[in-house]
Amino acid sequence: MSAEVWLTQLHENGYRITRARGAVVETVEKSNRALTPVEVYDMARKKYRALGLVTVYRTLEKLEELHLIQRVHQPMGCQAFISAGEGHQHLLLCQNCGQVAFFEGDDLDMLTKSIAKKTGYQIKEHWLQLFGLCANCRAN
Amino acid sequence: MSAEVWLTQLHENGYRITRARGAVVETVEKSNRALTPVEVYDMARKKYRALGLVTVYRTLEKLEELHLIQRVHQPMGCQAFISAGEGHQHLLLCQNCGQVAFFEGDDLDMLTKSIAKKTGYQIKEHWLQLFGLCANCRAN
DNA sequence: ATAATTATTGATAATGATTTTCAATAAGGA
DNA sequence: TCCTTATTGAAAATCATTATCAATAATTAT
Repeated sequence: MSAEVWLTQLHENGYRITRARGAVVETVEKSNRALTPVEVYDMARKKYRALGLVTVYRTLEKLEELHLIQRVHQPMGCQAFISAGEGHQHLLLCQNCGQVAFFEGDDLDMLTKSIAKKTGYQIKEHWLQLFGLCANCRAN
Repeated sequence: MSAEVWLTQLHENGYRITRARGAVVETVEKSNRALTPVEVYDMARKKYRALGLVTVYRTLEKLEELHLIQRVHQPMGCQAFISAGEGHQHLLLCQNCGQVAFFEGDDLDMLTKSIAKKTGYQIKEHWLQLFGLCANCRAN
C-alpha cells in the first residue's frame, strides 16, 4: 500500500484528489505510529502550508470510511489513527515510542465458544490489542 | 460489591462521603451497562436533584483511580464507565442493548509468546474485548 | 455536643476537540 | 477551455472536559 493507492481508492469512490488530501494521505500512510488529527495537521503542513485542520478531520473521516485507516484505542486517549492492516489484523503498541506492529493469527475460537456457552451471548467480533516494548526501546 | 463498599473505599482513601457521591456511586454500581458522565448525571439526579455535572466527573475520576470502575472502549466512543471486574477480567458487550458481561480465563500465553518472537516486542499487557448479542437480545 | 478546619460542592467561566456554515476556489468531466 | 459541483480554509458554533471560586457541609479536635 502506498499513498498513490490510497488516492486512487478515494478517486474510485467519487472523491476528488487534491493537494490537501495528498498531504494528509502521505503523512498518515508513511507513519509507523498512530497520529492525532493535530499531529497530522502539523506534519502535513510541512508538505502543504495552506492545509486547514478542518480538512484533516474531513480527510481522516473518509479514509476511515474506506477502511484505509483505523482508530487506535490507548489508555491516554482514542483520537489517534494509523493505516489499517489488511484482512483480520491486530495491533501491538510500543508503550515507549508508540510504534505500531500488526499481527494476525489470533485463534480465539476456543475461548469465544467457551465464553458464549458460559454467558449465553452470541459472539460476533473481538478486539485484541497488545502493549509492550519494541525491540528498539527494549535495547536502551 | 455494593454501593456501601465503594463509599467505604472512598472514605478509607481520605475522601469524604457526601450525598453527591452517594448518588453517583449508587447509580454506577447498579448499572449493568456502561454509562457516560451525562447519563450518570441524569440518572443520579433522580436521587439527588442538586447534583452538578462537574461533581459527576470528579467522582468518576476518583472511582477510576481506586479501580472501582473502568472506562469502556466502544466503536461509538470511549467516554463510558462501568464497575470494574475483580482481578483480571475482560468485557463482553451486547451490541444491541449495551449490557456488559465479564469473563476471565483468557489464556493468551501461547499467542503472546509467538507474537513476541515474531515481532521482537516484549509484551507487557493485553486488551481483549468481545462484542455480540446477549441472551435476551438474541431471543427477540 | 460544639466549634474549627478543610474537603467538597455547584455555578460559571475557560479550555480543548470536533462539527457546522459559507463564500471562494479548484478538480475533473464535457 | 468551460462548466458544474465537490472541496477548501476561516470563522463560528457546538460539545465534552477542566479550572476557578466563594459557599457549604463533612469530619476532627475540643
